[in-house]
Amino acid sequence: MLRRTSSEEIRRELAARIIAGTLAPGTVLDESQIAADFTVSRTPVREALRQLGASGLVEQRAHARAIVAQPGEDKLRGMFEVMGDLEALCAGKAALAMDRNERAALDALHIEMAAIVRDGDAGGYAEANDAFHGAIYDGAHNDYLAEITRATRQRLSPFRRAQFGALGRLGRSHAEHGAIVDAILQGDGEAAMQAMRAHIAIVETAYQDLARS
Amino acid sequence: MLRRTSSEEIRRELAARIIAGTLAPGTVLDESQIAADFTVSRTPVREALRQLGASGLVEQRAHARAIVAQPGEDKLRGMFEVMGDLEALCAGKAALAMDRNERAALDALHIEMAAIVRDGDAGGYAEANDAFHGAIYDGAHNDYLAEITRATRQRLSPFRRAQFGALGRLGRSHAEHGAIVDAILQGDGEAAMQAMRAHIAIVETAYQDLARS
DNA sequence: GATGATTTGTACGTATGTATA
DNA sequence: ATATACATACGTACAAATCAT
Repeated sequence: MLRRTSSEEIRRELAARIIAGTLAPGTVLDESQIAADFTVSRTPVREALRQLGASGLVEQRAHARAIVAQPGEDKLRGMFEVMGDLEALCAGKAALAMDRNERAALDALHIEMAAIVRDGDAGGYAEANDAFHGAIYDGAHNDYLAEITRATRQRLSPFRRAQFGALGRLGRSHAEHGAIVDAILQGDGEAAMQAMRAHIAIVETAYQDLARS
Repeated sequence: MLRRTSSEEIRRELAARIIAGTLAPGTVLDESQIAADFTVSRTPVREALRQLGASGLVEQRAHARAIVAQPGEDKLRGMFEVMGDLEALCAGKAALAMDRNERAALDALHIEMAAIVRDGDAGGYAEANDAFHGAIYDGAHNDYLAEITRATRQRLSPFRRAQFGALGRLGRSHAEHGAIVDAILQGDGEAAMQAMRAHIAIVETAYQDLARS
């Protein structure tokens, strides 16, 4: 959007920290402090915070300090539910819209991930998993759908940490991916939606376990 | 979000004008001019524009003037497609989640709209139509879904003008609403999704007619 | 609940990059 | 294509509201 400006760099960096969990939900975001950290005035910091507020990563009230967004239980539950619906939509459309190269790339990535599972590399799997889902978002050939799906994923990411920590979850995730890939390669949109929905349900369960701990 | 501040008032007002079509897509938004119009300095204007940029109503490039968002044909087509999917999702969930009062209110509104159709009051129908769809968004009992559906509707509204202008479209819209209401009242989520999808397809057709003129 | 300290909100000036002749 | 005019990006100062004691 805005490149090569302080406010854009600050926005990107703060967003990255929120998504990565370095800035936990509820953390106070002090304009002056952030300005000092980045060695700039408060002006670009304020503009970055406004953008983050509009995109939902930050909560702002008039005259009060901003905090990293911390949606309540109900809102979070709703967001996870919608995340599943959006992913299923992407998968369904991707099954119909992907071209030969995209299908081949998705299949190849899925096969590569089998090796990662064998090594039990949870970090590597998490990264490849992002690429896998991203390939499906893009494969739907609908920029707006990909945009809101990624935005939802970003807003949820602070609450999905350690989803691949538990042993055995890697293997189950990869098996679910297999069903999704099969449906997409066969061009069966309905099956792809169903397989993706089942896959995402596992992730949500993982969150609920986390929330109760 | 931010109440009782200049930047918030300016944001609301600019958003309203963009949604209403007073500020057409592609219109240049000059900070100094807007500041003069609202009798404030450029600072709150800049912050309002940042928020509008993040929410997609305005396009911004570094060091260049902002313009009212004007998505290309492809993006617009994708947005209309997703709008249908989101509305269908809302309808499907509403069929399962609405309580007695909500179902009764939706039914009552639909009956009121029959009278508006008889009078041929296109403006009144447009207004009631917003309420009708809004009731379904809320009826899904998922705040996040309602939020992104309304945001999508807002971003599309500059491109949906005059959809009820053509005679006969009012009657057809109302008949489609009837199928949606029936499915929701019966608690049939699948039927509600299908009925909503068919209804929205009409709107998209109306847009495509418009785009070619 | 009141009050002082802190933080946000707005105005304005200058520098830098963009757009137009 | 170059230069001039112009709009945006950022810094600083002060007013107004919050928060912490």
